[in-house]
This record gives sequence, structure tokens and C-alpha cells, in this order.
Amino acid sequence: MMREFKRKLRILLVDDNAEHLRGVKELISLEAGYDVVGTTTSANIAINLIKKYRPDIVLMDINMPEKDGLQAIQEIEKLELDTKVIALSGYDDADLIFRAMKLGAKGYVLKTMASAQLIYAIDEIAAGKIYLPSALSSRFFEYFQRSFKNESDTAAQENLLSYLTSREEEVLDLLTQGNNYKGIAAKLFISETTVKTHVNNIFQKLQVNDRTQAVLYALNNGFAGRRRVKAAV
Amino acid sequence: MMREFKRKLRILLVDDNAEHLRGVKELISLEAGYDVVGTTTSANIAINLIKKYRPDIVLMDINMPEKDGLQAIQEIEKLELDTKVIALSGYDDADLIFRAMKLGAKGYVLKTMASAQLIYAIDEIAAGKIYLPSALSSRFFEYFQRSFKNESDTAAQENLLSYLTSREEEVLDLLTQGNNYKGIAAKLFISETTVKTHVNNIFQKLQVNDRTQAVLYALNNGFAGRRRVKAAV
DNA sequence: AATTTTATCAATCCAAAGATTTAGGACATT
DNA sequence: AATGTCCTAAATCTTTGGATTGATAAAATT
Repeated sequence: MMREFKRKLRILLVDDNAEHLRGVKELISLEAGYDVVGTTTSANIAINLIKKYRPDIVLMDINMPEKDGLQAIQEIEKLELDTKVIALSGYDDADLIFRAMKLGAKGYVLKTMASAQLIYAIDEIAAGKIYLPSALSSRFFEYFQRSFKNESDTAAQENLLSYLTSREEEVLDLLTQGNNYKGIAAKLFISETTVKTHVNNIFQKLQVNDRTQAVLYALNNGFAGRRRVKAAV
Repeated sequence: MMREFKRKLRILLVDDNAEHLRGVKELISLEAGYDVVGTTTSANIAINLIKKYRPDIVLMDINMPEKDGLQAIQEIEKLELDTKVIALSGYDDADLIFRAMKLGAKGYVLKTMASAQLIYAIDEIAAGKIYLPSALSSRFFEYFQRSFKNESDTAAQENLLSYLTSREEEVLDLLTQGNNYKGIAAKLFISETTVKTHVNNIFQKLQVNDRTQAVLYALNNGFAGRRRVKAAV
């Protein structure tokens, strides 16, 4: 298969198995339009090579003993380059796939994959897409849905948050941002005692004893989808 | 396209657009091996129909005004039946796709999709797989990776949690479970004043003013990966 | 028209939380 | 031997938080 021509795709291969490394290199070199700019058996060296040569694609074996390939992916992503990493693995383990994709891998291919399919994956990913063979994609989604199952189970049980009035929701929202009574009063332009009343009502409805528990309940029960808090002054 | 024969696949169609509903029904009825057991324009009615007829597949339009199709998916999943829901939408919006899959949809297809492809999707999903057309799959993964980008960025920036001693981590951990001083003291077998000392040190290190902010900081910065709190007594 | 819910506020009162200082003993490091 | 960190603890003091009661007015419901 041949890409529409522009310039050669620059590829870096990382695999601790030197045997397999040679095989893949040869395989890719047979195709026109691909340039293997380097091969290495070490993830650490790979990082340096990437910084130097800025390849378009990195084929990264993630089952390496020395340094974890997943960790390497994470480090590469932190560099914020245009380099796209394809995870290469002998195993179609759902957790591995999930973690690799989570860390920013643009694809995940098995070592047993046919060469034509590998080339196809490289092309797709080089073109900016994300590529997962359908079998692996299925595994990924099963894992993905399992990992969200618990969350929605929580939502399944009665959600006390639904008893809050809209004003109480506003107050709780400010609580989940780390505000105290004074802060909430100022932000809502109401008196501190009114805030106290609301907060007390919130406690009753959520069946908790204090603001921390209220905030935890809110976050754990999908209140306004977890937000980030800047460490307050 | 024809499934290998076993029994007819029982399908329920849900779409607030009666026009489109008829179209899809006809389309599916033309194929052998598929039995449209019901059609409805209301998500609420759909839930009841599912309880009654236990279809194999539900094609659920998720762009309905009255009741949200996504919410319907969630409710169907809560029933824990064998019924598989396929999200049907006019939009290939990444957020919609993500939310549908998160809620347990086994597939997501566009209304503009060719009929052969729809049948294929139904077959795949009926067979227990998950089906996302590759274009939508790409969108999903881009969204997925974006949503994890911030998390790793957070990890990249200085994490004040790293300054905590192991004892302080224990104390913070108990704080994130909604404990007060007394509770923490009892659980760690130390005096309440000692707990206060630890907590104060934690505040200093995390640069926060009170326990709620400390807890929020902890949760937002990957402290012991968010845990669930049962509403305390 | 009558009732309930919601939002507002005040005044207490007590308990809890938070700030600060001081200090002893264990342990590791220099 | 001296220094530093960590865990422990007490004492004191101020502030904040939380519970309770009662009250007014607008708004929504019945």
C-alpha cells in the first residue's frame, strides 16, 4: 500500500527484542515512502532520539523490562512534539490498551499483526487519526464501560442531591470550591446567617454532619462534574 | 447482508421523529432475520416497552427534546438486562459519543449512515461486540485523550502533596473520608491535639486554610485516586 | 383563598476547628 | 556530637462552624 506522496514518513522503532526490531525495520523499509530514522532497544535512548530527530511516528514496544514503555509514552507526550506514538505489544490486554491510549498513544498494534495492516495503521495515524484494530477497540470499550459502571451504579441509588433547591445547589457549589460562610455570603450577596441556614438545610438533606462531608458527597455523586480547585490564598 | 441463522433479532426503535422511525423500521424489516418488536417516539414509553418485551437491541435516538435519550440509556442500563442499546444521532459530536459510550451504549451510529452499515452494526453488537464507525471512533479517542490530558498536566506541575510526611498522608486520607479530629485521633490511636498539629502542618504544606480546601486539593491532585464516601451518620 | 415551599435574616449557644507556641523523644543524617 | 526531621502532646486563644428557634415575604401549588 502506498501513501499519496508528500515526503517520507520518519519513523523511530523501539523494541527491546533486537530480533523483532530488525524484522520490523526491514518490513517498513520494503515499502516506499517510509524512512526508519532510528532503532533502539532502550526507552531512555528513545526519548533522546526523539528530541533530536523529531520523527513523525514512534513504534514503541510497551512490554520492555528495563524501562516501562508506558512510562516512556507519557514522557514523550509531555514533550508536546508532533511525534505520534504507536504502542506495540504482544498482548491484547484490555488494561494495557486502556492505559496506553490514556497516556496519549495514537494507536495500539499487536506484534502478530500482518505487515499490510501495520503500514495502514502508520498511515492513518500519520494523517492525524487514531487507529485501533477493531478487535482491540472492542476490548478497550468493554474495559472503558466497566470502569464507568460503578460510577453510574452510585447514581443508580437514590441521589440525595436531587432534593436540593436551586439556591442550595448554588451554595453547595461554592462549598465545593472551598469557600467559607463569609465567602459564600459575599458571592451570593446575601447575609452570612442566610448562608448558614442554607448550609444547614443541605446537611439535613444530604444526611451529613459537616461541610467536608457535604463536599465529598457532592463530588462522589456527580455534582457538577468534578471541578478543579486552585489552592486558595 | 444476512446473519447466520439462529433466531430473529428482536429490535426496538426509539425516535421522536416519526418520519425517520418509519423509514428505519421499513429498512430493517426488509432484511431477513430481524424483527422490529416495537417503535415509539417517547423515551419513557421505551423504558416500559423494554421491560415488557426484552428486545435484543434498542436503537435509541439521543437527540430528543422531551426526555433525554442519554438519560434513557442510563436508565436502561440500570435495569441490567441483556438488551443492548445503540445510540442513534444526527450529530457526530465527540462529547455526545463519549457520554453515550460512558453510559453503556454498545454502539453509536449516525442517521445518515448507509443501511448496510446499520445492519452490520446491529449484527456486531448483537454478537456482543461494541461497534463504533471508525470516524466516530477517532472522535471518541481524541476526546478521551483530551480529557486525560489535564490530569497528567496536573501531575506534571509541582504537587504539594509530595511534601507531606507519611503520617500526614494518613491524616489527610482520613480527612478525605470525612472524619473530624476526634475520629482521626481514635483511628490513629493518638491524641486529638496531635491530630491538630498534623492537620495544621498539612494546611501549611498544601497552602490552604481549612480542611475542606485540603480535601479538595487532595482529590484534585490525585491523592489516593478518588474514593467514595458513604454519607456519614 | 389557603397552603406549602423557598429564600431571606437575626439571635443565641455550644462545639469544633484553626493558629500559635513550646517541648520531649526517636531516628536519621552530617 | 550536633543537627534536622518527624511524631507526639499540651496549653491557650480566637475564629469559624453548626444547631436551633423564630420570623417575614415572595412565589409556587393546591
